[in-house]
Amino acid sequence: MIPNRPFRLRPASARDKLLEAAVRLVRAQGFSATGVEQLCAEAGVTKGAFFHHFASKEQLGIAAAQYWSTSTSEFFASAPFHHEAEPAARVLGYIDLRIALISGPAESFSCVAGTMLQESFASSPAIRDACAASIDANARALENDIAAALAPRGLVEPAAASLARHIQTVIQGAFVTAKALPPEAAAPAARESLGHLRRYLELLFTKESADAR
Amino acid sequence: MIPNRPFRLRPASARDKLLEAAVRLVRAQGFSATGVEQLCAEAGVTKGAFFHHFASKEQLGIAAAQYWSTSTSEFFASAPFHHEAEPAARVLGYIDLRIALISGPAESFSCVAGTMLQESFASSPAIRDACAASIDANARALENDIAAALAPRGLVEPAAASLARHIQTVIQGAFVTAKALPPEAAAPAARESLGHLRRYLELLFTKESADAR
DNA sequence: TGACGGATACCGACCGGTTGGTATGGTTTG
DNA sequence: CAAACCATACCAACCGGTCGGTATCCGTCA
Repeated sequence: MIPNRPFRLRPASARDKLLEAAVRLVRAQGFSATGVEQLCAEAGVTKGAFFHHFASKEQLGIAAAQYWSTSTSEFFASAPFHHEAEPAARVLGYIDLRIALISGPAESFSCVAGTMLQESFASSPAIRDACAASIDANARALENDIAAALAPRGLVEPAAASLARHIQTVIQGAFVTAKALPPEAAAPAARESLGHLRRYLELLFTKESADAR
Repeated sequence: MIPNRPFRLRPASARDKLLEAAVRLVRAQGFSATGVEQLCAEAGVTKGAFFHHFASKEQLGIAAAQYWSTSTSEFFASAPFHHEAEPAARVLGYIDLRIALISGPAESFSCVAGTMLQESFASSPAIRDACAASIDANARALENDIAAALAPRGLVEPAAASLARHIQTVIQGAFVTAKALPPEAAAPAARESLGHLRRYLELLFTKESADAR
């Protein structure tokens, strides 16, 4: 059985190449500013291939958001910070990893989901939902560790879910404001904001059971 | 002098009406998704008027960003929180005001500069710079109060400028992630993130001179 | 084994509507 | 009157999407 499956080294179907191209171009230019022909050129594919795999540009947008979501989820799920013993260390390890991932110009570390979300939250509910799911997944992946880190301190006010969403909020905000700076200054500024976020978490985690408000 | 200036109630030159329309539509749909004709329709003006006042759609984008920048700057400059005695109270007063401004659906409280920045930071340097100037102005307006609030605590690590930018980062991030939620949940979630930011500032301002790291 | 067939993947010329932009003429205002 | 202001008609380019056609793989059956 299973006859000689030939070497399919980098077959990289047109579909995959288009999704990769979409990630690059959307990061740099946004979704609606990126044309179908430009997508094809970047992917080294023709328009025929595009509409063979995607019924419309919007469908590609949805697929790109899902592709992005699974890629990033798998990456963070398999990151080493999960092996930390203390929940608080795992949360801070996540932040440190995100900080470490920020380098180069803004378009090389920004988030596809956040970018597309902002553009199409009114024009395309389907894309909007796909992007929202991506961000939501990132937040949910942190909830348990955050709850475990907060519980022994007797903190009740910052709920774990709320704090998890706040972390994603700061990350998204860092990507936005980074785009306001010259390329060399973008990454350092984004890292600095995540540093503030890290300090906030440290303060929360090390605080005694006084309980906020 | 000053002859009988007739009641110019809502003369609202076509230019102003177009800028107002741009603010509304860009907030809801983004810049490149908003067409010139749609802009004119929203403003109750024809295309002739549009291109009489603006040489191109991009020029309108620049003007809209500047219009937004001066509007918001003036608004915050004249806000009552400046009369607080303590610098820390002024900073927290700013945050409280921003929280109070968040209500309704996302498109009614989001930031024009942040939205346009994300779309056009690659395609149009001119728009990008105008948006960046707006965000930068908001950050700079806080620097003095932040520095004054930090100094007596003996804190050196979170520089005032860095913290001022971080505040804008969280605000922008809150606008982005708010768009991932259903309209009723958008404003509460955004307020919650600013609440986390407020708590961070409180912790910084009330900390003894131990100095972070 | 090789001829057939159908399914999948892909190509690239073409189309029709939309869009940013223009030309021109009329109206208001100082 | 002249200049600023605005309306209407129009245009050329672009862009998402279509369509007929080709290439290649794979299972089937004689």
